[in-house]
Amino acid sequence: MRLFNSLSRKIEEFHPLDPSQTRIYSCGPTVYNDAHIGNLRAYVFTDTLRRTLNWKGRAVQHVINITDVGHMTSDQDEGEDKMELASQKMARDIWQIADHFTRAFKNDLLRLNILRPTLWSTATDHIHDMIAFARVLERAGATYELESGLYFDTTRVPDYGILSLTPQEGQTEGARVERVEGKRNPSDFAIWRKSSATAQRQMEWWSPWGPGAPGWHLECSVMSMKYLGTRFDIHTGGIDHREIHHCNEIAQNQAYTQQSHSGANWWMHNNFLIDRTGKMSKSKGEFLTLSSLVARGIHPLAFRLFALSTHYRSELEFSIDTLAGQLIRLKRLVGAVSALRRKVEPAAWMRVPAEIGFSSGASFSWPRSILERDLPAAGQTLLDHFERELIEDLMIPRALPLLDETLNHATLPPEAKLRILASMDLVLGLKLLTLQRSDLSLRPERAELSVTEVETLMTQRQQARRAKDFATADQVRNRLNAAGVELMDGQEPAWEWRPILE
RNA sequence: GGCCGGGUGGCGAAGUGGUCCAACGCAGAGGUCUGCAAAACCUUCAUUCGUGGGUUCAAAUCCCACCCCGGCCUCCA
Repeated sequence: MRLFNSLSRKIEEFHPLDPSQTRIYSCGPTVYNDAHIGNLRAYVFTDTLRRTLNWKGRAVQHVINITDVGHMTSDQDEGEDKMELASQKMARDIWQIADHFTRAFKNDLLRLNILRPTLWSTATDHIHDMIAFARVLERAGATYELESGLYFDTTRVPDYGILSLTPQEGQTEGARVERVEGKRNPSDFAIWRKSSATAQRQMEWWSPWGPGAPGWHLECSVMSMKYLGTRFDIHTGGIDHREIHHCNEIAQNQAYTQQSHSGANWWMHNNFLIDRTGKMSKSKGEFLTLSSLVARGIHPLAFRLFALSTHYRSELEFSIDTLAGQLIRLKRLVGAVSALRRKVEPAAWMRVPAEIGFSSGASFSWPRSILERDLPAAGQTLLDHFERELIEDLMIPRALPLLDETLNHATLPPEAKLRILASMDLVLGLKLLTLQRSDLSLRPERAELSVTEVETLMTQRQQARRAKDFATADQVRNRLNAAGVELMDGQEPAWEWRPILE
């Protein structure tokens, strides 16, 4: 299997350090707000990576962190932090804020059918680990203390910034954030931020440098090492982390281990989901969440399919129409699978798609062996092709058409098609075999009719049709159409909600 | 300002020298089915790859210039 490595900016043959288990660390969210759909793209990517490794027979140890320590808010209000700000806005304790948005985040992942990591690791559970780590950095002479905190001296490690390809001379200190007085080098960053004498933070801890909070980059070095060791296989994150956050993490790792190795063999970054006005940004205020899509009647898995339709290293242009198109596509896929199911007797293998959700990182060898047992040669060919796309840096956009190829195959028996699709879906996570078309029709929050009202009108229309009173039947249909309901006479389901796209 | 990445049909998006003179999905068009409509299914849909030059037997794919877009420059997936 070949994966793009941001360290070399090349696709390289992947070999895990430990053949029995691949160790992955994924940078998680800061939980001061709902995740926007751009954030969520990162976890669809991570999940696809993990599922692909599992599909290829590798077990994974996957850690995702939760950043529940607030960091600075924005260019404007230096000194405030996002967690504190959210706390004030919502008039709630900062710990409640963290808890609330952590739950919301995990719920989003659940709705997107993102497999849970082997371990969730939360920053505030590791403050003392961070202090211990920082002291090692201090003893190694990699830090210096200022009025505002303990800083990392980036000249103390070899090749600082290799990940970014950005020459230090090109950096303009303070281009976006106010400069810190006394820093030795523009690229130096905070290891520990001291609380100001005047304002106590809700979240602060006593440390060798006084009360304060850890620098943002520290937690990832500390938690990845704690659970995955000083060397592990893959570290993932959004592309915005490539230039700063991950460079700083690497610097910390190097200073801590006294080695030039970055810590992870592979650094992988997903590109942004963008809209016409630029990247989706939490700090700019308005942004789309998964819940806001659901409120419009768009199923979360339509977003998953949307995210899968583009290679993870390409920018993905957001449009609600394209998203709605993916919902249609998903409905057609699910409908086609249901049609096949009606031709096939229930069988033991059908339990597999639902049971995969229990996985916390195990290889998919067992489920695949059940699904792919004694497939006809044509079926094996399709899966071979599927695999060729996966192992070339996760070419999911090229793998997706194989779903249609399988469904439309001229000679494969229905049961074989279903098992092939089930195996592919172990990677794609679209719930193709467990979902009904009706599951994908969500009532928009703003819909003017209730389900009961729709059902009543549907009955009226059917009675009118049976009585050949087509004027009444059409009248009811128009009424339903106007209320955002699509009719599909003689189908199962007989009607669906139309998503709201304006 | 510095650095990185990108501009492919109405939209999203594969493809980075010939076996693809451009996959796939959505939309559109025609058809089957249907009281009508929808759903479903079938067929169809870029002589062209931001613009202008160049290299080559051969370029969307390489080179140069220009235009436009996105990212990073210590909050961000």
